[in-house]
Parts: sequence; C-alpha cells; structure tokens
Amino acid sequence: MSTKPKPHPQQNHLLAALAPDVQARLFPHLELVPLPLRSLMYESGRTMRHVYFPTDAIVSLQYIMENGASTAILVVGNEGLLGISLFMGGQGTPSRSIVQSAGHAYRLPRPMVKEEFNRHGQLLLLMLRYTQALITQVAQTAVCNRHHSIDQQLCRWLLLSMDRLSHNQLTMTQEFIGNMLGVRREGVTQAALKLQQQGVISYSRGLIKVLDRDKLETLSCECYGVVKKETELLLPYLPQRQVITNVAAIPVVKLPTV
Amino acid sequence: MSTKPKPHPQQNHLLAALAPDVQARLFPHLELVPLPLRSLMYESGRTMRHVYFPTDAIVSLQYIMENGASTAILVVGNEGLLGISLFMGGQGTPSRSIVQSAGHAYRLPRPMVKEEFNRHGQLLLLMLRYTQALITQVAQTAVCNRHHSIDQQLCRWLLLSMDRLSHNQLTMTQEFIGNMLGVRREGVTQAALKLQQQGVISYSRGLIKVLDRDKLETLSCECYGVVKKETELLLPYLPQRQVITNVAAIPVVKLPTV
DNA sequence: GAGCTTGGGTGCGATATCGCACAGAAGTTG
DNA sequence: CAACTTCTGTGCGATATCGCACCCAAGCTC
Repeated sequence: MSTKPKPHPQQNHLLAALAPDVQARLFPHLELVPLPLRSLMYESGRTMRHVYFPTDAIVSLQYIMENGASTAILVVGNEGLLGISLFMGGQGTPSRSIVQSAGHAYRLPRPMVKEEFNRHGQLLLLMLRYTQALITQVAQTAVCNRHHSIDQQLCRWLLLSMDRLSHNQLTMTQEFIGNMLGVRREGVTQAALKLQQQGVISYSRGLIKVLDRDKLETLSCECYGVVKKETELLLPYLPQRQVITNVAAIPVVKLPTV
Repeated sequence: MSTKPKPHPQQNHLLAALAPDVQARLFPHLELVPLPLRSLMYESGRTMRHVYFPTDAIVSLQYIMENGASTAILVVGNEGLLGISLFMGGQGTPSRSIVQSAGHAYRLPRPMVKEEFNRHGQLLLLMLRYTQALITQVAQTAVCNRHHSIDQQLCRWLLLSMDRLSHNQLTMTQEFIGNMLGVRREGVTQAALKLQQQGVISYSRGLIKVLDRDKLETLSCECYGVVKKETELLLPYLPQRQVITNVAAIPVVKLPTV
C-alpha cells in the first residue's frame, strides 16, 4: 500500500461549496481528526462540542432501545456533517454515532459554529439545506422499515454506503449490518447469499465487494432513489473546487427563494 | 353545541413563545384558515407558499409509496408548524400532509417568512428548535416501525394525537389509522379490540374515546416517551402569553449556547 | 323502512421474520 | 500446528402480520 495523502477539507461537499472568503475564514479553525473503524463518535445524552465534516469516512447514527436492540436512522459521509444539534438549538440527540467506514473528518468547534451562525451566512444556509436532506433520509428509513423486505433494505444500505466511498469495498460484517438494519444476523446472511448468487456482490469475513451496482439499484426499493433524488435537489453535486457564491441560487428548479 | 370562539394565534405554542415586538410585527400578517377533516394541505412535489401554525387542528405527514401504500412519518399540532422546507431551503418535500383532526391554522406567506429569516431573529431560532424535535419524531417512527408491535404503535399513535388536542375524542376510522401506521385495517381492529376490552378506549364508527390515558402510556413502547422528553427539552411547554425573550436561554439544562 | 354505504369483526392459509441451536470455514494467537 | 475466536451457513419451530373473503351492524338516503 502507498502512504495515504492527507485528506483535504474540500473532499467534504459542504465545505467545498463555500465561497473562497468563507473558506478562508473557516479553514484555519478546522481540525483534522482520524475516525477509526467502529469508534464511537457520540453517545446519547452527551453534549456535542464540534460539528464534524467527514472527508473519507462514513458514520452511522443509530438509536439504541432500552432492551439493547438498535436501528440505524441515518448515514453520513462526505456529503454532509455530524452535529446538527449544534446549530439547530439542542444540546445533543437521543442517538449514537458510530464509524462505519474508517477515515477522517474535519471538525469545527462550537464557538466557531456559533459565530458563523450569527453571521447568518452561507455555511448556515448550506447546513440547513443538508438538514432537510437528512430529514428525508430519516423519513424514508421509517417507510422502508415498515414496508420493505430485508433483501431490499440490504440493497439500500449497501448503496447508501457505496455512495459515500470512492471505491467499491465495504468493511462490515453481517452482524454489524444486522445491527444497523435492526434485523437478525441470519436474515442478513440469507439476503447476502441471494445477492452473491446473482453475482451482485461477493464477500468474505467482513469484506464486501460490490460487483454490479446497477443490479443493486434495481433490486433496491424506491426508498434509496427518493432520498438520492431529494438530496441532489437540495445539494446538487459540486465538482470539487467549484465555488457556489449564493446558496439560494443553487440551480434547483428555478423558483422563488425561501 | 355552542358557537365556537375564533382561535387565537397564541394557541400555537411557537407563536405564543414569541416576544411582544415580534408578535406585533408578525401577527398582522397571519391569515386564519380552516382545516376541514381529511383535507389535503400539501401534495408531494408541489411548492409551499405558506408556513402553517395549527391552533386546534392536527395534521399528519405521510409518504405514499409507488404502489399506493402509505406510512405516516410525522404528526403536527399546535406544538409546531408545517412547511419547514420554506426556511430550510427546499421547495417542498416528498410527502403528503393530511388533516387528521379538524380545526384551524394561522399561516404566514413565504415573503414574510423570508423576511423574518433574514432578520435572524427569534422566530428562526424557534423554528429550528422545532425542526430538531421533528427529526426526533421521524427517527423514532423509524425505530418503532422496525421493532414494535401494532398494539404498541396504536398506543403511540393515540397518544401523539391526544397530546395535540384539548379533549379525549379522536375522529378517525380504523382504516385511516391503518393507513397512517402502514398496516392492515384488520390489524388495527385486533389491537383496538384489546384496548377496548381492557377499558383503555371505547370506540364506534370512527369516534374513539380515550378512557385511561395512563394505561395507554404503559402499553405504549418507549418511542412515545423518547419523543416527548426530547420535545420538552427543546421546546419546554410555555404557558400561553408567557414571553420568552431569548430562545437560546430557554431553561433547558444550563449549558453554553450553541 | 328498503336499500345502500361505511365501519368494524372474524376466520384461514401464506409468508416473512424471529429465536435458538449448531456446524463449518477462515483467520489469529500461542 | 493447536487452540481459539470470529464470521458465515443452515435447520426448525414459533410468531406476527398479511391478503383475502365474508359477515354483521350502524347510519344515511330516498
């Protein structure tokens, strides 16, 4: 393996979308933190002290029930951020954040977030847009949990994770996926077997390779597509270093602002 | 029946929490609109033109799947508002809003919302806090859909509805509840029968009376409590006309702001 | 009050998922 | 390489929910 280059803040889509002057103001305050696999970034009830912008890591938010069972309600990667409660007004959330794919994130301390918030500037607008996309993802998780099979949910999960990586290999055991989807490990095994038999994925001992992404999408339920489409509307993919000077003018459908 | 008094904006908790000067600025622009039972307030893909503050109505947000099946992802009453996408940055949401309990709402047109937003004032802070509570409710719906029985979900649903009313009678058929929970009507019938046999509720032809609210809470899953607790933290109950001058200083746990 | 519509109750076979038990295969550690 | 741990595969009975069919009762309409 070659030595890995240090991640750049621009790898995070939200940071990359900021205007140069905003970047110049904020980037000196960003702190790069490594996020090792399976590490716990946030535990229910604690106070958040930073907003995290992942560059090459994936983090899952899950709710842990009183009996210990869990369900993932959200996946965050370089398209978004962690710690919305810092600017939404709360102190924390009743959920847990766990690193699902190792990597890094840049973090911004609470006072800086507050300062940017009070400027009422571009970062705030971007963060709010992202938050709306986040709500869509959570809502669709609710729908999916109600109506779709484990097979379909596994496809959705793999796609959500794939979208946040630059390669096609996922490091997660079936047991872990079971915890995320809130189903039994054996259920995941059955679903994964079917996918492997169809040549869509291959896997062994916690390493999953996605071989046929298109097939994965057709096998998934509509939930994946709904979230993706909505997210692209709210936060159109920004080629890195492209600068958006006015978030309200992001080329969605052309409509009056606010 | 006596003639009903016209609802006052202060019946909505968010409007009631605003400082006098903010109220003085906004209230002249509020328009009272009746919300008849089962009327459609918003359809997926349309553009929202107002933010609605319910006073005595309950509105459900549901996602409609391609095959026509549905699931409620959110319940909104006088504790909140409809139309978060107006200030979050989107044009709309992939969901439908339907009046679950008849009543009224005050609405504020888009330009006024924009103006208030740009002031970066109290209304914005309140709206964001509410949005975080909303996310908790959606997330817990996802958890509940995964892990809890129809019996428990029915209890949760009745409680969510009760909390937004000043009386203990709900006007909704079992078929409607089935649509909201995303389950069969027959499943609701079975669950409702159990509750009726235990003397917790009584019902007939679309009119449900809650007889033992405490029992309902014990029969419900933890999801109801989690959302309630979190909402109270973010938006402590405000006796009407009590004025909060600084949202960031709402007496949550005493902690640094932002 | 005859007929219709709506809301609710019941039965039954099909299915998805669960809980549990156990086995084998792939790595890891000594 | 022996022992152990981790990850995955399999079988089986229990359970919750589904889809469907049908029935009855309450209320509405003419």
